[in-house]
Amino acid sequence: MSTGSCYDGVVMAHQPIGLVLTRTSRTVSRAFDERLAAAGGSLPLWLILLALKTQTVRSQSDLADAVGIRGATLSHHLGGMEAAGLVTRRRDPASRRTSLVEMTDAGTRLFLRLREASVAHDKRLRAGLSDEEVAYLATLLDTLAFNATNAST
Amino acid sequence: MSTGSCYDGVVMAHQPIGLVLTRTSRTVSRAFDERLAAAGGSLPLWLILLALKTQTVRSQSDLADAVGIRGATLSHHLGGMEAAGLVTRRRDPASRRTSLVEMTDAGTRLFLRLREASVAHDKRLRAGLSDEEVAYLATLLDTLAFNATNAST
DNA sequence: TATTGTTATACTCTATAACTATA
DNA sequence: TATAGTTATAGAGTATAACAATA
Repeated sequence: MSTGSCYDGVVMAHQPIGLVLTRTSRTVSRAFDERLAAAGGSLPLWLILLALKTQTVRSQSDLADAVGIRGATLSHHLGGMEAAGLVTRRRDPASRRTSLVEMTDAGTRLFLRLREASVAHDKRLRAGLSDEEVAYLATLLDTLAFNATNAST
Repeated sequence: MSTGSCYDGVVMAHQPIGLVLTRTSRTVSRAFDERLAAAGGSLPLWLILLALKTQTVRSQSDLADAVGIRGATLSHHLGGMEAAGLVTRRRDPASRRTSLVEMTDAGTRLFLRLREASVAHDKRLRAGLSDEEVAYLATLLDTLAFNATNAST
């Protein structure tokens, strides 16, 4: 499918890169969601557990920032995760306003399953691509993310 | 941020490419959504209007496939679009089961505004990248999309 | 019977606004 | 007053299942 024809007067030899990214991401995310769901999780759960495991998170605000969602949205997810026994929340004795989120054993087990799904997903994605190509792709994507939030126009 | 440390025993020098793609897409999509909303639209609306304008769509099923959503989901959007006067639906005289979706003048005007937003978005995304780099990026993304749905593992 | 599309319903993710508790 | 987090509510997008109309 070519959309070039609709962009009258605009030099657009190929598909707009934003559209390609949107479509790719939609397809890839859907496949990833299915894998995460099969492993008993979801994308927000995976991102939250990953942030808890790999970052030194000082507060829920930090955690929300790390995941890229609002504090209220994080509360929503953490509520479900706490009810499911995946994390515990307790008030920081040093400052009872902030709460300390910790992974339970069950949370760790889910994390490991989701990590496995994530690794498998990634291995699959890399098929036919060299490490150099994947690394280059990552830098190009970083540039897009930067441009989306910082570039002028 | 490096997540390499959490992938014990897995050779993963850099971030998983799936995660990079997820984060990039989230950031870029959010920026695009804002632009489309400012122009009076949304991503599904844009994709539907784009498909109507650039493809020879024979039925709503075709249109849904082109956009990548279910028929019922498309009905949902078309309902709103018809109520907003952006499209009309009439039964195909040749086969009264299928319906013909057509853009109204108002729909065309919205299409043009969204196209403008899309072009601006794309121009912004390309900042600092050569045409060759963008083209290469597109082929890499195509590979990922293919791998997500076809590659074995 | 099979197909095209619609309607009813519900789920997930996200958000804003109002609120509580703490500093 | 300002900050950390929660709760209430809502909205967008998507989906499945049941349905109606047509072939």
